[in-house]
Amino acid sequence: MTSRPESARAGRPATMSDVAARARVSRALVSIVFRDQPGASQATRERVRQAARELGYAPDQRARLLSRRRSGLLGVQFAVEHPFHGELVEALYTAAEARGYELALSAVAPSRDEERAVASLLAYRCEALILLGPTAPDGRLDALGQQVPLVVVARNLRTEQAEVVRTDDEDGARQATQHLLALGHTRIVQVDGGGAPGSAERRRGYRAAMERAGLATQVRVLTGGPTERDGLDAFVRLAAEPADPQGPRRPSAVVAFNDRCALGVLQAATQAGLQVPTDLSVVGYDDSRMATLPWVDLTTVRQDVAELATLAVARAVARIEGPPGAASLLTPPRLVVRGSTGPVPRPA
Amino acid sequence: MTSRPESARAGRPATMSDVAARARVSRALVSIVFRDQPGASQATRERVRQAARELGYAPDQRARLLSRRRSGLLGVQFAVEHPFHGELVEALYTAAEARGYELALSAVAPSRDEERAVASLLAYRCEALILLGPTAPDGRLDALGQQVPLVVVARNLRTEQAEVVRTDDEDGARQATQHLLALGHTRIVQVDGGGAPGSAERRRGYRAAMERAGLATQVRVLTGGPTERDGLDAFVRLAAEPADPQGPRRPSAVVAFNDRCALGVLQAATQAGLQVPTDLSVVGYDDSRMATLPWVDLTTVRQDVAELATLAVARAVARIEGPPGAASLLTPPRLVVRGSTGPVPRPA
DNA sequence: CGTTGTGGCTAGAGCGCTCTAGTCTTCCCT
DNA sequence: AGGGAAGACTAGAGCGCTCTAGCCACAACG
Repeated sequence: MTSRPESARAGRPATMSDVAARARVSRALVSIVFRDQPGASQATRERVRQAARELGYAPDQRARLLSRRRSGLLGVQFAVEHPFHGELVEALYTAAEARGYELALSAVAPSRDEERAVASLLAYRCEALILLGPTAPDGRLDALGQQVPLVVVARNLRTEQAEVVRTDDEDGARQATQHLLALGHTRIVQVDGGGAPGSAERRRGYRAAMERAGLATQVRVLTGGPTERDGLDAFVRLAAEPADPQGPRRPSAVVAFNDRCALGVLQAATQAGLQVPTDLSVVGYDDSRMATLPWVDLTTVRQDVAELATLAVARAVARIEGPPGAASLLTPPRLVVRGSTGPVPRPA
Repeated sequence: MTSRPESARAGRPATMSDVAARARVSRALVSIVFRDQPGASQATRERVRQAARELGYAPDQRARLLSRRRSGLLGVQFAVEHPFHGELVEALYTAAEARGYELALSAVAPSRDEERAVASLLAYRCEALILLGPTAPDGRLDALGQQVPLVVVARNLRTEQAEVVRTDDEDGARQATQHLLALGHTRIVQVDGGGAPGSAERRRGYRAAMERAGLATQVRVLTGGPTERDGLDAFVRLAAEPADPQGPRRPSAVVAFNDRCALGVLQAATQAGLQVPTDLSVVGYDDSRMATLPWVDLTTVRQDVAELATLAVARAVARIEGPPGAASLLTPPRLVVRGSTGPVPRPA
């Protein structure tokens, strides 16, 4: 960055004309130099850059975007409250840069809904939109996809109008369940994500693993959600059920929708006097920072953030440059085994 | 948002001219209507809006910014990994909107340093920069402040070149310490933030409270940091000290730099077999989401995010509109008492 | 010697808006 | 009837860039 403009020239920042005048060349030449285009001698380039430095000049992005045939912008919608989105944003920056695009960020927050976020991105004439875990209805996304090249990340969507990039959640849930099965568990319940993106897939994965193990009758899905509260409530409800001597015994393992949900389950279990993993094994999803904390030490399923970001940008670019050939790309998840899972407890 | 452009007019989005033509008015009129300026009859407004709707028109922000005398943009630099920044960003959106400004977001991440984030903001010709907890050296911020109206949030900085908006951390730490004193604790140690912004202030607050209570000799600050690891390590080190029969007994309470640090302390204490708050009281700082989790239930100090955001925007606007009259604004923090603090344990 | 490149450079027309300085009505007040 | 004044609307000049066309000087080629 320029460190200090020598001439604050009437308060306004220096323009290309200022640089051109000082370097005694045309404005076009300055443009050529700053875009690293052929058409200027080495000596002139140096002269222009020097003049720019002296004036503290940096090209005006607004003008640049306006006059360029293409804006070179990728609009990213993310939820400010979601650490996972934060990781994605970072990875998107590097992925976009590698392909010569810039990112325009627009946050979603309780007080700022997706419509507003998208409208603002569209107003900047982004060439494509990358939405992280959007909650808008399918129809809305479909319509949006007709308007602008669209990539939906971490959410399933069946449409020709958008690219979908997500982790293979079904596989992830399957891996989590199989891990528990391998430890000898049979009474495994799932606390699902309610209406959160990915819920249906993770339910399917859990169910598939159970059925494959011949435990179809043991399948049990509790309604949960993406927050600690959801996990806690679900487990409290479970624990409150009257113990039926003839009925099935209490579950020995829980597959939670995500790490936050798993934390809620852990809390409820602890309050109910259960030891983890001695009395109960718990698996989360996301491998968030909290999962790695020593006293949480949660077995979980890791999504490949860098891969998701790279794919998202690649698909966005493909949609921008080529005809809309919608694809749905799945990234493989990876089980991370930690201390919250252990062998099935012996019946007392 | 417009739901579906009736005419995708050669692939390119509709412009003001398209709308003007369709509504049979001049471009200027369309501009007036979209800026909600006086100078158009009610009937015409409706006609223009209708035409725009039919064309799926939305003003091009790039052109808007360029031609407007002022960009109306507030550039915000935030760290993608920091939940606290997320909260601030949300609050900034509403605060900025209330004063007629828009936000331009630029993220800082391990792979994207502050220089890049700032450069990108500057390229958009933001009228002011709001930096959330910047880690750049004072000199750099000072220089930046000479270049553009600058507001530094949640970081202390002694300069005329920038506005500083932060929580009164000294007071916060004082409140935390006084709370423990009121509960009867005397052996209170602080695990500080190492070099993190706010460390010095919080140390002062702790020290002041102790001295005021006549416990100057009991003051003890352990080097910590802003992460769980830091808190954990600090407490482990403390616990590892040989018990000196003549020396002071073990502390009965800890004032941690922030919630993450406090969590580390909690972890270490639990592993050492201590019950919280029976054997040890712990206070955090930030009132983060984790502090509110039932099984953490951390007594902590809450920063007024909305107030910080409002002040930050107000100061930014003041700097933009008026002469640089640098101010350093302190927001009062508030102690939130939860379950991690209790009366001083009776000597066994 | 004319022709054809070619490297280095410039003129000038946009990009899609905003905004100042009008013009043209119509209405109101003496 | 004349003289504003207000309201509705338009022309056109920017804003700071990019980019196409084209100019000029010089070299290489036949």
